[in-house]
Amino acid sequence: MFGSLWSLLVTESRPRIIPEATVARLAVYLRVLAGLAGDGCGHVSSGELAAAAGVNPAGLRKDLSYLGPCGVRGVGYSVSGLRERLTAALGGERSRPCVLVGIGRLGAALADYAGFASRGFQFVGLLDADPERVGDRVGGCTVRPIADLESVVADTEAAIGVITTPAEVAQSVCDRLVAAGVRSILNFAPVALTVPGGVDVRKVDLSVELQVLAFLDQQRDGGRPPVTVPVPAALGAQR
Amino acid sequence: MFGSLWSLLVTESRPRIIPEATVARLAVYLRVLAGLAGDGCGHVSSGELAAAAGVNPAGLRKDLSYLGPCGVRGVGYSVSGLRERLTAALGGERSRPCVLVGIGRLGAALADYAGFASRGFQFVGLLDADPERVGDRVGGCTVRPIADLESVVADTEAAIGVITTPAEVAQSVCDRLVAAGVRSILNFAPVALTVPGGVDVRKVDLSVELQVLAFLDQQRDGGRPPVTVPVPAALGAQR
DNA sequence: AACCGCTTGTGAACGCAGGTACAAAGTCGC
DNA sequence: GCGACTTTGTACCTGCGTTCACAAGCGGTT
Repeated sequence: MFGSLWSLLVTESRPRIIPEATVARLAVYLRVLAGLAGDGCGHVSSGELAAAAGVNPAGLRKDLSYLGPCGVRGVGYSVSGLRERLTAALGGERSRPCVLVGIGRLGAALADYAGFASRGFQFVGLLDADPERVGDRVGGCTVRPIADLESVVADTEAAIGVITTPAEVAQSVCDRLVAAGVRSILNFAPVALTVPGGVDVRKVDLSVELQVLAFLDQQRDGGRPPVTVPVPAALGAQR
Repeated sequence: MFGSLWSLLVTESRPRIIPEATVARLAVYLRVLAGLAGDGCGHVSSGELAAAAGVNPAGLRKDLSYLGPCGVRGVGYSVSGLRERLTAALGGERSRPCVLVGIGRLGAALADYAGFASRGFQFVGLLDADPERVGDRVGGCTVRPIADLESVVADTEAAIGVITTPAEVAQSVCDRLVAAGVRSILNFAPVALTVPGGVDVRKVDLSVELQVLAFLDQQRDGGRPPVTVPVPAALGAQR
């Protein structure tokens, strides 16, 4: 509807609108490139990159085309050039302050996960409701009481909030984060958060992942014979 | 290939083939229902469930329709009845043995995450390459050396493998799991695993999630107004 | 017993993502 | 300098997922 009109206006100034699925893959490409940069190779073809990233070569080229032409025909993509292009598209290399609420086992694991820091995500605030945990040092940061949420967000200008609390309190924590100015939330609690417009939420639901695998597993070998496999003649998959 | 032939046979006995996206949501509905079962209410409407799960009511009804008619028109869905239906569809309540490779902070967090056990997923094998960690007890299970991988999988008949190792060794661990008989893998390592046909892999990439949020954040405030928000009159919904 | 309102279940349209195939373009070899 | 090969970038198509809208069905009420 307005999409076509929009693109007319935007095509020149801004490259294009990038689908969210593509953005997620761009991040993957960037990491693959980081591994490749160590090697001497100065160029990669879409086929090589796609194989390393586990996607279709044509899809990869389409993804990259959202950034405008960034390869050389007949040669491939410059590793360093593409890295710069991707980092720029994904928001630069500037350090992005994050606050993490709920320092349980999962929260602690995320707090000192090296993969975040290397991509510019830095946890500048760790918050927990349990007085026992307050004062602990996790991943180079000290756990503070949940009451400090608003001041921590304000002081650090954190734009991203990560919620690893129990499900019951996730919504209230979310509300406080949003009120404090956080506009991007990564939610590990198994609830659907409701947020006002202009706030982005991404949900990671670990038990759902396992449940999907269990379903696929069950679906694969049908009725799952109770003891040993009798192989009852033909009919293959009964249910 | 055989898919079409399959559906021909199955169409009558079993409703249909269930899309993977739907399966993921069914798991969510099941958890929401578990919370509702505590309350006295015997019935829920699609609207209530959808609101709690954060989805569209019509989509929820379509999802449930894959299980055949399971609601009563004019009333809604029986909470207990729907729970049974969903648990059956998702593979019953039987305990599903899982092995977890890589007992770092993240692995340890997953190993004693209560949300898994309550849904029937039980970690019967914890494996790590670090001799320092071998022998530790995490979540009611003892960490064993990675060399025991094959025997652990064989003894416990584990059907699901979870990989929380560093990226460099994830593929070799994956290969060994598959060779040992594991056919469902949940991968937290930031690499694309290649597996033979008949094996399902689901990937959880935490830094990609953050990176997508960072992109949306940057995209939202475009040129990033340096100091205060000007609020440029109308323009209503920007995106 | 019949009506009314509410809720389910489903058919159709829309939009989006992924895959295929081909044309444009640039480099390497001769 | 020219031709052939390689690789990108893109247009088209197909299939999936999601949403809208409506008919069918059931309970409560009079």
